[in-house]
Amino acid sequence: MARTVAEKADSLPLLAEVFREHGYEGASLSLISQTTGLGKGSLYHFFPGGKEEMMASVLTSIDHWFEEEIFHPLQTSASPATAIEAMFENVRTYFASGQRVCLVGLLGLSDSRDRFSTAIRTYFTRWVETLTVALRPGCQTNQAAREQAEQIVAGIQGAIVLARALGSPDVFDRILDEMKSRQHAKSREY
Amino acid sequence: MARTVAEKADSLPLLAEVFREHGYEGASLSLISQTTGLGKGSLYHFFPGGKEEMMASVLTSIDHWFEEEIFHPLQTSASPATAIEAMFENVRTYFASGQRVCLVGLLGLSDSRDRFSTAIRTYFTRWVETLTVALRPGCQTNQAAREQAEQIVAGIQGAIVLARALGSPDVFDRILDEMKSRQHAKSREY
DNA sequence: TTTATAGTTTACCTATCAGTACAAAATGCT
DNA sequence: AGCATTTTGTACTGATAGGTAAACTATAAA
Repeated sequence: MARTVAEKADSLPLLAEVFREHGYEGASLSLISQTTGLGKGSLYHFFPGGKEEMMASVLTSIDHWFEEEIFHPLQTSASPATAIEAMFENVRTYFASGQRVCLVGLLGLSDSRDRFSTAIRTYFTRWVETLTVALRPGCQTNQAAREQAEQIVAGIQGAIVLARALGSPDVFDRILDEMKSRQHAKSREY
Repeated sequence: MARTVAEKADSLPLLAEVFREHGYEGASLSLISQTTGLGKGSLYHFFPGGKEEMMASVLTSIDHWFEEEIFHPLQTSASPATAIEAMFENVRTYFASGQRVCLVGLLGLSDSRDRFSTAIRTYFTRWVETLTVALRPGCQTNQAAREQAEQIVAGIQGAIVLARALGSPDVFDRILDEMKSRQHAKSREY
């Protein structure tokens, strides 16, 4: 029983990577099988719900990661400005400077978005919300903080799109640096 | 002969819409056939290269649209600031406040990006380049103008991702307004 | 009115898709 | 050891994928 959970958990990162690289529809079961090293029998043993359950599990694991590494710090840090800087660096590493796609963002653009719409919505809602909390002290109004948060989250997603399209991690890094320094300047007004 | 060209041209917008909504892989031939009203035989008569040629034709037509409506004005306008504002409004309408996906951006994230990599790269390179030209007068250095251009193009793409994920055109409009007003403030420094 | 061409319909091809069934193995427990 | 459960490999299903072939219709110039 313990081994089951362990192997299922082990396969999640690989599963996530396949979905990131090929999308939901593009990730065929044979591709998944070959990437994870698990035969069809095993895959359907661990994920009786098939491909949809695989993706759902991946989304849950992504959610956990962001909750721990990004959202929680943003909400509870004694120094919001530092938490925001940490977020930028965390994100830069996580997305490999735009060489790694944001699976949730991709899913939102794709054909199968309706199937996972709540997970997608939750992910971005939570990101904007927690970032708003962290930005609040440096802003005049709640609304201003919220708009800045939207701007930043969109900036990150756009940086991924642009860097991927141009095949240039440098572009990603420049955009993130720009946003970071703008934030830094803002926090010094206080 | 004239009718052939006409009907092929007529089907391009429909074709583009199918690809936008379902992506390259998700747009099956039966879906394409049903959307355009053209049978498989007709489709392969107009596009002997199959699905790939259909997408290539769509990309070319998108390229033409952007060249005329966005890139050319940015490069030649007597008043760059006005051209930039016009770009924002054109883009807002074109992407229907984020309810319509950017096919090129989506393609860049997707599985089939390698197949159209040059078209994708050209599209974004050209956008950043021409926007840089328009931003140049309001910036200290060429590099600064270029970074601002990257920031804006990424911002637009990210606004699409975010607005789509949240199902909220308002978010798209707010992000565009923010970028527009930031640009406006900058141009008044002169 | 004949004839070449443009366009369309229909049937068919092979490959692959997600998913299922189930027996053969491993594995863990006593 | 023997037994029960978990885990896997294999072979299958029906549906659909992209693409092909050829017979057919419509058009319009010679």
